[in-house]
Amino acid sequence: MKTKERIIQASIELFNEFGERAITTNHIAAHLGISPGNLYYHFRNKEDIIHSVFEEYISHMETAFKPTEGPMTVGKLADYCDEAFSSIWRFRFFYSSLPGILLRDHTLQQRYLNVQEAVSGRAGVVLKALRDNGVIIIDDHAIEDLIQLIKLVVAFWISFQMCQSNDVKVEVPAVYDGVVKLIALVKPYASEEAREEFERLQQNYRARSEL
Amino acid sequence: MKTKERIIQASIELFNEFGERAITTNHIAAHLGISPGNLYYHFRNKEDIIHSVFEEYISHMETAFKPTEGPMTVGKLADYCDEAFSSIWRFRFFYSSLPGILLRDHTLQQRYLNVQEAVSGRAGVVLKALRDNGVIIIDDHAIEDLIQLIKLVVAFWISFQMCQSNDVKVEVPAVYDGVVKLIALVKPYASEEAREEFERLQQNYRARSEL
Amino acid sequence: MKTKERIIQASIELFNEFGERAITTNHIAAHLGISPGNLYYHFRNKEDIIHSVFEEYISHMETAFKPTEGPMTVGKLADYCDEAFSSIWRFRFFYSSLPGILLRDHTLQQRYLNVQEAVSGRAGVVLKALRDNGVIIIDDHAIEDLIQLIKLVVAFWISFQMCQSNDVKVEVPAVYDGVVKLIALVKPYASEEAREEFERLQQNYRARSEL
Amino acid sequence: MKTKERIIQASIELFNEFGERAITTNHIAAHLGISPGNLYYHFRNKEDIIHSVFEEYISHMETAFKPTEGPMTVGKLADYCDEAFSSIWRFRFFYSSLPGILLRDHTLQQRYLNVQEAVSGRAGVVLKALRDNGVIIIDDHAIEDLIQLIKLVVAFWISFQMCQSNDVKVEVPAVYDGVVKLIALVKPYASEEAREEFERLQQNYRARSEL
DNA sequence: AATGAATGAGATTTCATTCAT
DNA sequence: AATGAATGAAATCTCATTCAT
Repeated sequence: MKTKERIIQASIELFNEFGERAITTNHIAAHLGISPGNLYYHFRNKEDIIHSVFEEYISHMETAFKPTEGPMTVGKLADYCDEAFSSIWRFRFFYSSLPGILLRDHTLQQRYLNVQEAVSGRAGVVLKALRDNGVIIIDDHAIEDLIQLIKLVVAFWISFQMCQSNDVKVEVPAVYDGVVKLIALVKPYASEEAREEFERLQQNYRARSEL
Repeated sequence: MKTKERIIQASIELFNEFGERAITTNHIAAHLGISPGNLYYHFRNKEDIIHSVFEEYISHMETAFKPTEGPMTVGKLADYCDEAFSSIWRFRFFYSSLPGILLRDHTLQQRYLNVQEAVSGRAGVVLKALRDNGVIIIDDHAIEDLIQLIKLVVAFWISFQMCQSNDVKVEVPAVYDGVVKLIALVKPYASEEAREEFERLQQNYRARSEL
Repeated sequence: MKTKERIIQASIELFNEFGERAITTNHIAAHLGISPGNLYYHFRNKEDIIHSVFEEYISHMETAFKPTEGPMTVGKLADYCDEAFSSIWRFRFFYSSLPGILLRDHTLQQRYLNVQEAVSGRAGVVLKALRDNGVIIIDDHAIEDLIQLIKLVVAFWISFQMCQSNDVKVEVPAVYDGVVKLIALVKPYASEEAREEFERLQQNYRARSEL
Repeated sequence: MKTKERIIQASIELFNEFGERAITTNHIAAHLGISPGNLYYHFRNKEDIIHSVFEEYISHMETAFKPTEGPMTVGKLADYCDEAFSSIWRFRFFYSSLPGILLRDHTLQQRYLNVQEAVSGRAGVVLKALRDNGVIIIDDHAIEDLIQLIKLVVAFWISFQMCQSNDVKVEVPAVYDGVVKLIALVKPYASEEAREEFERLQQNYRARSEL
């Protein structure tokens, strides 16, 4: 792997473990066993590194959430959840530092807003498809609230976990617990016929979260 | 007001407006027109200030969420929401800095966990009382998930707002929108008879959030 | 002397001896036996120090070149020269770094232009008074060129000296030689009656410059 | 053109535009589209580049100021001025960085002194020839002062211009204005018969300086 | 000749904290 | 209680220079 790429990956790791603010450019360089000067040969400054990390986040999001063909089912919803959480897991530092990062970088703020817009749109499409297929029963107003709640849970579940446990490190099972909560958000709107399936799906993730 | 108290209040204000990491002890002293030396006469260090702020947060929580007498109604639930959001509003910096702060201060981490435990307990009591009074229909499993979701929304609504808008400052109406989402979380569990009332309550907050 | 003032004076000394670009904030602090942090307690940054030095230069100029009463004579011209050169001597670093400093600091550039404007104005007044008193014979066009030449000699005499000698340090006598050259600029315009006096004045400075 | 030569030419251009201190070896390499390593293949270090630039300056001076045949006239003086200013224009960065460069490089300092010596000698020859031809009337003492003044104006006119205007870039007309001032230095010594010619010459350059 | 990644010293600046008064 | 000058560690960043290829 090229040094530039190694810097990005190391940054993600370190940011995830210690938080973005706590990690200095010197930390990153030392972690990789390279000189600070070399780091600045590849990136203009720390912001520049964060931007690159953000680019990677964007691609992740875009590949993860491309619309799929065929009828919308509870199973597909689960796939979406899976994707969402793998993104979050990989960039969990990002979510727990979001306000700080976006506050001081307006370029990122704007790009993030655009991504969020897209995500909201797709979530709306998915939920309406579920409704049209009789999987959930829900009015338009409630859909809007639900979209927002889903986004909030996705964005801050990890932060929430970090605050709830005395383990500094959040582990993968905690992420599955997030999926359980996501399903819990939608389940009350399940139609008679679909309820069973929601239940099964949730049990599935709950089991994985308790390993 | 004593200097010590003034330092705490000024810190809360400044942390709320600019974020905890961005505010130095010198900023706080300058804001109050006192010397940095004097600040360190009253507090051992910056962490010590944050601890005091945290104490205040704890008392807020404790007075806000003490159990009330009489039967549990939707109206009382609304009161709880009101209290929750006034807490959040007053200490909003805290919520958007929670992971960072708790990560580097294990004493606070522990105290926060205790508070959360208590909050979860009370929320459980409230929800079960609502169920016993026939206001909501919900099984025990779902209650547990719901409690977690409520806590997550309460803790990170402000952060979520900060990330969603390009306004740096989050204003009071945005907080009311959070109450709307909180009610949206519980509403799907409403009994036939209570649904109307949930609707009215939500409309009420929605109106206030759109000012 | 207060630390702030000591920093300014030390900066002038060091800048004069080694050039402004070669002197770092660490050098200044080390020279004074204070910590770099302390230096930054008194000044926001290096630019800020240079600004303060510039302020001192401005006051020097203003007190040195205030118009005097009574008829204009060759003797008074000599006084003016004296003043000019004491300014230059004290801030000689400044003159030999002028293009560099003004290039990167537009505030200083503007202030410098204003001072130069004032200096040109006064020089014009003095030269015209000398003409009115029959000391020199010169037309208006030539006066304008002469003013520019005088300013150039004043501003760059030290730089010129630094380039002409293999001594790194320019000493006081070299400055007197500058006065000799200044007088040489005006002397060819001397009237029959005044010539003698110019000659005497120049001899006077030439003697001092050869010590 | 060979790479080595291209480096020298690019350095002169960049130094002229941004000042020697502001231009790093990386800037030069990037400007030429070559690697920093390649630059260091051709030159031991930055100083080495400056030395080469200096060599070029020396040759310029030597070809420009070689003594000409035939009687010395005001026209020839003008030619000399022309040459002087084309040198200055081409190496203008050099003049405005002279004190800094010579201060830290004693080899250059010495070579510069030798060149100056030669220039002074030739200027003396020219002025004396002008005197012998009855173009100017001037005593030996005044000639020495005049030589120094001419050298000062030549060396620092560009720097002076850079300090006098808020334009960062000095343009060619400003250089012509320098020739006007050079002539103004000699004109007062003009003989009755030559005065007219000086006047014409100066007008000529003044016109060009005002374009 | 040339590349370009890498180095390392050092410059500027920040900030929590101390300490004499 | 309070002042405010002072400290020192560390963070960000720059740049001349080297070196393996």
